Amino acid sequence: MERHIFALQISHLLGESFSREWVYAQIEIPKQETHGDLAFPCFSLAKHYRKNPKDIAEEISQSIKHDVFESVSATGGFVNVMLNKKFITSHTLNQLLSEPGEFGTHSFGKGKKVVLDLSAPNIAKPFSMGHLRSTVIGNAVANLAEKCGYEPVKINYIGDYGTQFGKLLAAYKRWGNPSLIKENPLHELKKIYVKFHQEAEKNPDLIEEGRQWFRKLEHQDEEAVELWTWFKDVSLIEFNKVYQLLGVSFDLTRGEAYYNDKMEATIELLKENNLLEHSEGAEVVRLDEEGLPPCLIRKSDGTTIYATRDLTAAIDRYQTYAFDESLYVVGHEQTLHFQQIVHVLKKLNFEWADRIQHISFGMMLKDGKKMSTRKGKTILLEEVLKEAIDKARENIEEKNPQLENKDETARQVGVGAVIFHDLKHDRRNDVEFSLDEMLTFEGHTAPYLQYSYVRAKSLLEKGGFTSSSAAAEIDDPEAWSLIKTIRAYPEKIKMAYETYDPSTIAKHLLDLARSFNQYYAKTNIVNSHNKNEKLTLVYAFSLVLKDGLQVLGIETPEKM
RNA sequence: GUCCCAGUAGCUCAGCUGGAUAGAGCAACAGCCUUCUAAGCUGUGGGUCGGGAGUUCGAAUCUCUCCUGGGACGCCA
Repeated sequence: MERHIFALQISHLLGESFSREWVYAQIEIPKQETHGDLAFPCFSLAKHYRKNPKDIAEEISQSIKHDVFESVSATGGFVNVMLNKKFITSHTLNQLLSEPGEFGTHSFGKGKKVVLDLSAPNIAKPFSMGHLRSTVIGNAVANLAEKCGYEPVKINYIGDYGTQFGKLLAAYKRWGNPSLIKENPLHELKKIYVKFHQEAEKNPDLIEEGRQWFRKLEHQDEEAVELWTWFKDVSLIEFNKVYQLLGVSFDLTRGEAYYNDKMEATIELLKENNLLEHSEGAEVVRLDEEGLPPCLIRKSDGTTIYATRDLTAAIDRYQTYAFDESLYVVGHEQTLHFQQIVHVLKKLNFEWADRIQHISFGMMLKDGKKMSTRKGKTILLEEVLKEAIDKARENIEEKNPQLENKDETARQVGVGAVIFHDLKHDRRNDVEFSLDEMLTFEGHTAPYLQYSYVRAKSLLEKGGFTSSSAAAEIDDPEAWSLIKTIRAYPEKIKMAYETYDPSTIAKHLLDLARSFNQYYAKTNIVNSHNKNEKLTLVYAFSLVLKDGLQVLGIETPEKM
């Protein structure tokens, strides 16, 4: 609001040479708080007016006047504005308290549907740290979509098919031990899968054995299907444990195998459009015009490949949901694959192909290198979560032994720490895996945020605050930074969705909590003369922080 | 070899639609619990923003080039 007013007044002064949009975009928030709350740089105006930027800033600042501005000054070519703290404060708090559920929401997604492809673990492979990224980023993006008015549909597209299962079946036939697998399915299956790849280096025949098993599977061989079903069932049980811990649910969980009998139709469609070509014994769609390598549709042994399945799934998905956006939350190593999928769909004249976006993210690295399941270098998410929860439990015993619900709180804190550690990094960047860092509960962490929330709740309880006693007028210079951070929250939600990057929210919540903790440190709240006003602010803070954590998929204990 | 991404404090990272003195967290050191949960707060030290060139009134931010690391590049997903 204040920014629009500022832009409007400036553009009014400048006349038609500079649009209001341009002025608005120029406005920035000064790094130094002492400079002001908003600033407009006049340097680019200097050439047009053939005047010193300082003089221009001076002139503009003379004419800026509005109730939301406390003072206007010109320093070094900038027009700096201090906001009317009282006005902005009551405006912000009234807005938040009148409809707490609406704060931070937007309506630009109203009536639109966004389908998200997330998590997508491979059965018979353990749920690794890599899948954590897709799961928590996808979940947070879905929450952001909802806050922006969209209807999100979360789809967990389980990797339950492909040559790798041929390998697994071959490995099982050689070294599998049914009773051990029943005891600890993912661990055992991972073991024989890793062993397969180790042995295959010495004995390349194994690879062919794996292919044969996959072919059997594709031809509905009874033994192959039976084993495959078994592996699938035990894997899903394990995955659900992880999802329950993480607090993530899906609107649809579907395996790739679902598309087995639908892929021929896709291949037919490609043929009808004269897109399919034979090449080196395989069938491909050429993408030379797009400057991309060909998209492989059918392998030389006649079996299908993931591109075929993804194309089929995409078509099916549009028919089912008629989505406005279709987001694939998948690691950036698959960038080329999704480019190919989109272009093949375009060649099929599906106008909705452009609504598909690959929301790529960086990999979890170990010592700067990719973690590979095949080499057994994966780190199991379940183990990490367990350690985090144990650590949280230790902290509780040490810091607050009287706490009720210790187990529940430890779970919320431990799991929150792991999720936040992932989400605070820019989506696109690789993340160096560090158990120590994940188990840190100080500084830029979820426990820090949760602790800040708990502190706020404790104040509200001690001060006997109820939402009906809220007072939106507060005159406290120390509170200004906190109020501004609360006020910025809705804009951050919008930005986070537009860039599909939850880290925007993660970082903002850290700012928010820091502002609160600084306020907490230097202000007496419960025993002050204007206790109710201050508690209103504390309450507002707690609402926003909790909302933000919810968006990230992190729970907030009331006490810890 | 080609294409894509990254290189900022000892470590992990923000900042990148160009703007005023480059910021946090961790680690180190020094303080603060007779004010509300110290999982907190305050302060100190720590930087050729990978190197070089260019565009600009102004570059960590844009362009080019080189170096380094990572990823992708048809029968894995």
